[in-house]
Amino acid sequence: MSKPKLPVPLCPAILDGELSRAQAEKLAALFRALADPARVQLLSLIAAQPGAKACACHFTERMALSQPTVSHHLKVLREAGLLERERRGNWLYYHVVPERLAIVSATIWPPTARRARHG
Amino acid sequence: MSKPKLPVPLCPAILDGELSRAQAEKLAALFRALADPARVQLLSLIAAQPGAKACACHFTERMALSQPTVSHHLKVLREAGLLERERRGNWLYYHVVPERLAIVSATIWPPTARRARHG
DNA sequence: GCGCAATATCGACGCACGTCGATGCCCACC
DNA sequence: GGTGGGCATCGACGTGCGTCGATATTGCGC
Repeated sequence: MSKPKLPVPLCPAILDGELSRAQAEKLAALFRALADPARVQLLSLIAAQPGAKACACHFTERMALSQPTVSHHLKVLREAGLLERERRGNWLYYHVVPERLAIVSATIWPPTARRARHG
Repeated sequence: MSKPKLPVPLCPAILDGELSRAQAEKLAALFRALADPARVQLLSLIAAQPGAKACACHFTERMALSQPTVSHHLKVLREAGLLERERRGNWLYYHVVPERLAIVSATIWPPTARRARHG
């Protein structure tokens, strides 16, 4: 009951009509999670690990950021549904949630968007 | 010479390997342009107009924002390459740049990403 | 249960950004 | 060429957020 990670779109695609204020806020919140270079780099770093998982200790040294700062960014990404973590002993392993990224991608440029071109 | 709007990707996809700091900053800058509800709503509003174009005067009343604020958001979207404008007499008509949105979408979730799934 | 190691949380600081009123610029019209 | 309207720019204010050091929490091993 605590894992609402269904791949259900949060709102219509941007180009598929006028978005309500609430829909725009949901979308913007997701974009805001991606609006920091450190977080984008973290995502790519995690995705590049074998098995697409990585323990948090690995990031601090690679990113030239303090441990609290990395922890903060991981939390933001996790709260946006882009990241999940699991405990393995003392370490926490993070992995990307591809369904979530796919949703964001489709909201920006869905397959149905091509028919909406107006030249 | 002043319109570098070629549909060339700005960096590899997020999940296609470790992004450099510079690549992550380019991407984050693009996401930051989309990280405000007003700007997301503006995009959908412009795209929903007939011909996907609209004069700026139309937005101020619809968005409950002052005219300078709307102008500011339009500038941010334009500098991100997501919007372009053309003058028609006294009015400025804005239109979305679909190629730019397609690039952002593909960077988040490219067609090649599906093969990178690790279960 | 005690110490250690990995990570999260807290409080504070500084900067970036959204917002607005006032003002300037550009174009059409007379 | 003077006037009016549409839009951009400027300056200022308040808030949000990235960053860090210090501290708390959690789990492992002895």
